[in-house]
Amino acid sequence: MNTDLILSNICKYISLNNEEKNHFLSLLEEEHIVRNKFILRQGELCNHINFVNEGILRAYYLNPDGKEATVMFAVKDWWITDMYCFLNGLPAMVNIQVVESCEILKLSKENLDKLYDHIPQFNKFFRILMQNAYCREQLRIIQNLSLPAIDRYDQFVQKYPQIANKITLKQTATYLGITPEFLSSIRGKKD
Amino acid sequence: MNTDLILSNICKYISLNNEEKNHFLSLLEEEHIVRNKFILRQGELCNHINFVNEGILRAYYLNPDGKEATVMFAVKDWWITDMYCFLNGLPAMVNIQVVESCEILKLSKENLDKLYDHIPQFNKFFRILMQNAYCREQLRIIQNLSLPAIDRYDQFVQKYPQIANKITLKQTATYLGITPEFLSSIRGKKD
DNA sequence: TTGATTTCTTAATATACCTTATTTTTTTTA
DNA sequence: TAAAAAAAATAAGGTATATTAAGAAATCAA
Repeated sequence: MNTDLILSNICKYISLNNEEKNHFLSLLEEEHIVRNKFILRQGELCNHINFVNEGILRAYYLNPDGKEATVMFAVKDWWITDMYCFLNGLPAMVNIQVVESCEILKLSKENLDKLYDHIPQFNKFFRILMQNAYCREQLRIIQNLSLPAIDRYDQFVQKYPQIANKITLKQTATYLGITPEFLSSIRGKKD
Repeated sequence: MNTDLILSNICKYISLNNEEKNHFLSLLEEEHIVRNKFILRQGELCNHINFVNEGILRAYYLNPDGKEATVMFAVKDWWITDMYCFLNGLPAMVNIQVVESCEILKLSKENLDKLYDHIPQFNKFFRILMQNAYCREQLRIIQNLSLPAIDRYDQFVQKYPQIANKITLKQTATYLGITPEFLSSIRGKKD
């Protein structure tokens, strides 16, 4: 199991001794999933939070009339899950799909709760993780409310070039909240 | 200082002994502010996180052409700040305005950091606070991306009736990301 | 390599939402 | 209580974005 990345991700914010590192690593499961498979589907119980060692994933909500809304992407060194349903043991509201074949490290809710008991420092780690996630989402809301589509597109490409280059037009459009046709026309006008 | 509400807010998630409670309370400053005043303005350093004992506040971003985007409201028993700027010691991106005269308890960044050192349990408390905030924002994004204005309005009224009843048309509209005129016409059609 | 499928582009028409302006209603102030 | 100010309603015309549909380009399967 490739553990360097996740350990350095965690040790950015907290310090662990070797025993703690090993205990933490013992709670993880590695999984490899190929493109277009799903690691979570709407309605299934969401039991894991996932760290991305390699590849790209996308979380999206599919509404009753078949329209998609992309909630987030995750690349190497990011965490992804349906947070609300993970925390509350509820059926997932979103699908998480593999955009580019990936290796993930999965941590179950059960093991996470054990981890908090065993190494309380992880409360600090996840506090910071949640702070960052919250601030990102808040900024996205401000932009969704105050910028037209073309500016949101520019911001997205500028902020996440490594994602923007690897996803389809349609995936980009559903992240921005516009149709693929309209995004195509925006791109066309930019030459 | 009225401390019942904030203590019960915290003790929903962690248990404190009397000494810890007193230490925590000693770090707070009480403030009363009347309607239409600001507790934070764009560009000022954002040094405090604020707990609402009474009243209503609104955080909004004012963009360069004078358009407002309401980021959040806070009522009794909620916390409010410009989280990103508070955490990073940066000039605020948003204004926080008093919608209904309020009593708040302010905790400075400096004191919060002391608190984490002194009572590490507060990492758990703020972890949970940030989790809830993140999940709320994520749900809001899904709704902004997938619902037309009229449905977002219905959801808002249904989810936050205590807020929706007390704020102006314009404040509601800038939360939903539409113009007051358009919200007015939505309301008109609902009779 | 070829056909089959998916993705992207283009364009015409349609609609949700915006802008501006005016009037009416409500709230604030004196 | 009246006057002034602010907020809300209404309406006409405009724009950003959606919808539908068709063809072009890219990707995939065999």
